[in-house]
Amino acid sequence: MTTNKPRSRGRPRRFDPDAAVVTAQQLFHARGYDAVSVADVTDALGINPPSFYAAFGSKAGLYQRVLDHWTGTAAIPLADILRPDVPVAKALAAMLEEAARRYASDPAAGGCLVLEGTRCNDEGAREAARALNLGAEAFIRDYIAARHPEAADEVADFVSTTMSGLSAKARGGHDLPRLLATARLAGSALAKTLPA
Amino acid sequence: MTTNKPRSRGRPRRFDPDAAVVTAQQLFHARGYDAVSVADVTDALGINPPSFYAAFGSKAGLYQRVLDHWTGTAAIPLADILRPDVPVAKALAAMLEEAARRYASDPAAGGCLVLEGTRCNDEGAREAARALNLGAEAFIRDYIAARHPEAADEVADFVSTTMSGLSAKARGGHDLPRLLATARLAGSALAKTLPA
DNA sequence: GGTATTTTGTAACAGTGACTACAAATAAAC
DNA sequence: GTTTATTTGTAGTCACTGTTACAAAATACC
Repeated sequence: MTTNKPRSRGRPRRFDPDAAVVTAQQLFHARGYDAVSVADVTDALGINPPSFYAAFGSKAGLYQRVLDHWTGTAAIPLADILRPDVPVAKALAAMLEEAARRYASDPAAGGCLVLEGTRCNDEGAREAARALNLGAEAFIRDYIAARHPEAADEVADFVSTTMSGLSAKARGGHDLPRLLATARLAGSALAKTLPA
Repeated sequence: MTTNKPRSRGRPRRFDPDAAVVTAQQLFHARGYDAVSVADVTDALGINPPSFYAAFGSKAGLYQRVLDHWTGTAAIPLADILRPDVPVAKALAAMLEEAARRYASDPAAGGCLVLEGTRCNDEGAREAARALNLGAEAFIRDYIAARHPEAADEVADFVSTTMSGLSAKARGGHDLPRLLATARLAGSALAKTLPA
């Protein structure tokens, strides 16, 4: 159920902020935080700067809302993939493959929105993306540690590094088959390190 | 032997362009191409914009000279590491470890200058870095193909992806032990795929 | 010394970045 | 219909960005 807006007084706004967040997410994902200007966003939305700032406060504020929306819709469902009833190595391999699929799914927006966001030149936006990423990495590490405590740190780093590499390569033009093959090769390395 | 300058007429320049390239390399490596402004460079060199543009033509021109200098001094010596008398898997593992060491060597400038350059927002600089990177990847692929032609593409992609990930993680704060452990884990995966 | 040549410092240029002051416009509440 | 609250469009602000015009300064050649 979408939260009904507590009908306000005054002039009604001529655009839907939630839809605007979706549009902004596409822009940020396709070009990266730095390369998207506020003017790009307002042009895409057909609004003027004051409307933008009334709704989102700042460019970084919009980015926060994009990250929030992304978390609820486009993030890899780690809790579904990293299941307790599956061998850890197998679950992590499935996660890498899923990452490959998502990073290549939109040819106009390669890579992971969050991982790419951790590399931008605005401190606020960068730290917001980093915080999200650190949370995901901690989740992965904890999942490994539950059954392989001695290898958790190393394996978690390896998996995170591979995902960063996959995102970078997706951005650099690698298509689904290449990303998938790379993810599978990385995944096969886990079977040896983490015996079922 | 350093090429002696054909002593010119006119006012002498008050700075050494070669030394300037080294300074610029540090700046670009530490902050990335986009985040370094021409004003940053001229301030660091203690010169004014006209001197800068007389010597380098443009910001992208300086970056080209930085890349050239880097190729001759700071690039991983692939030809020395990828030797014909060593098992391919072993040589690639050594390359990954060397990458980890270099990416972590300067805490103020994490990651690979070129790999990070391939992600900047200036098309000219980005393509220059990409060209350099593609050359290195081709070298690696050819090295693998000489003895493992059927696995060359996949393994080359895996290795390149891992290096991109290592560079990203170095930039993100991973220190030498973590990068090295990740590189070794990735390297161990190669031994299985590429039997000696 | 005079002239040609090159680099210097000063001071801009045009363009773009994120962001905002302000008054007209539009709606609900009274 | 008047008031009150809110968003709108216009037109800016200010701090940068990469880059350059121009004249003074400093050297080599004659």
